[in-house]
Amino acid sequence: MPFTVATWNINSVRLRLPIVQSFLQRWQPDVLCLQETKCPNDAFPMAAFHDLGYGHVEIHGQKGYHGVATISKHPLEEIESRDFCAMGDTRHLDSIVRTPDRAVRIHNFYVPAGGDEPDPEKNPKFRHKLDFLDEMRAISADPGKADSALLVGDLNIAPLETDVWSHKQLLRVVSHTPVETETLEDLRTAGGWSDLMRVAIPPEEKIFTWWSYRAREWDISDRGRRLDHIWGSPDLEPLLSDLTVVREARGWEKPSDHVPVIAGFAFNDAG
DNA sequence: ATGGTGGTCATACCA
Repeated sequence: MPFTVATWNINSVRLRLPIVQSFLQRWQPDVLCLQETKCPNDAFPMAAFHDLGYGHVEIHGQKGYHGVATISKHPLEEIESRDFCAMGDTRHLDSIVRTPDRAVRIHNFYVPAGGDEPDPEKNPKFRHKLDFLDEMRAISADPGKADSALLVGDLNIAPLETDVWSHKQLLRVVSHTPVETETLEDLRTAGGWSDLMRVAIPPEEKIFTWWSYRAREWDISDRGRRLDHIWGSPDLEPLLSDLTVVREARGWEKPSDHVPVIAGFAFNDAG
């Protein structure tokens, strides 16, 4: 049995609890990292996760916006969250997952979307996104007391040409502008992170994890972007055994605009 | 150039 980690921007964990439950029943990941829970901590549907065998749930939420949660079958240790840009936003949760075979540090991230206008002079939200990325440079692939490290979540940037439906048409659209894609790739490589989705699926192949609510017939027009990511410390590259984008989730009842991404690792085979 | 759809919390704001 591989060790599996899923990441999913759920866009309200309370509204979408039914599809989260069926996802967990069907896929049974060891760890599920949620973003945009939009749920204060005292209103989080904790019991629903305990009932499904996820006894270790760490939440970092606020009223109305943002919010991240790390939901695990295995114990979570050294729980921390960082306040990026001193905004008080709940966008990061760091913990160590202790599996029988290996301890893995997991950074769960929800990077600011950045608004519509890709000019930091005119648009404070875009300025904030760039500042947030600058602070993300402090998060390296060093696992600390753990054996390995992962960084997962909604990074709100599609770095490669094949991470969007049309590179040319999105060059001036927030999420795919050169300043964002170059900054993200630079901080990823400088931090020692490996883009595990692209280790599993060659860069020539298009991958999307998000389709706008505003586009009708999302499946037929397929104007998606890869905004959700799974990065790992280099030691995890040879252990990566599976990478699944659960595209069908975009068609579920009352869907999120993002779909889950799941990575599997062969920890047992390593010894 | 514009508006298209959703979520939160009750009005605009955010994605």
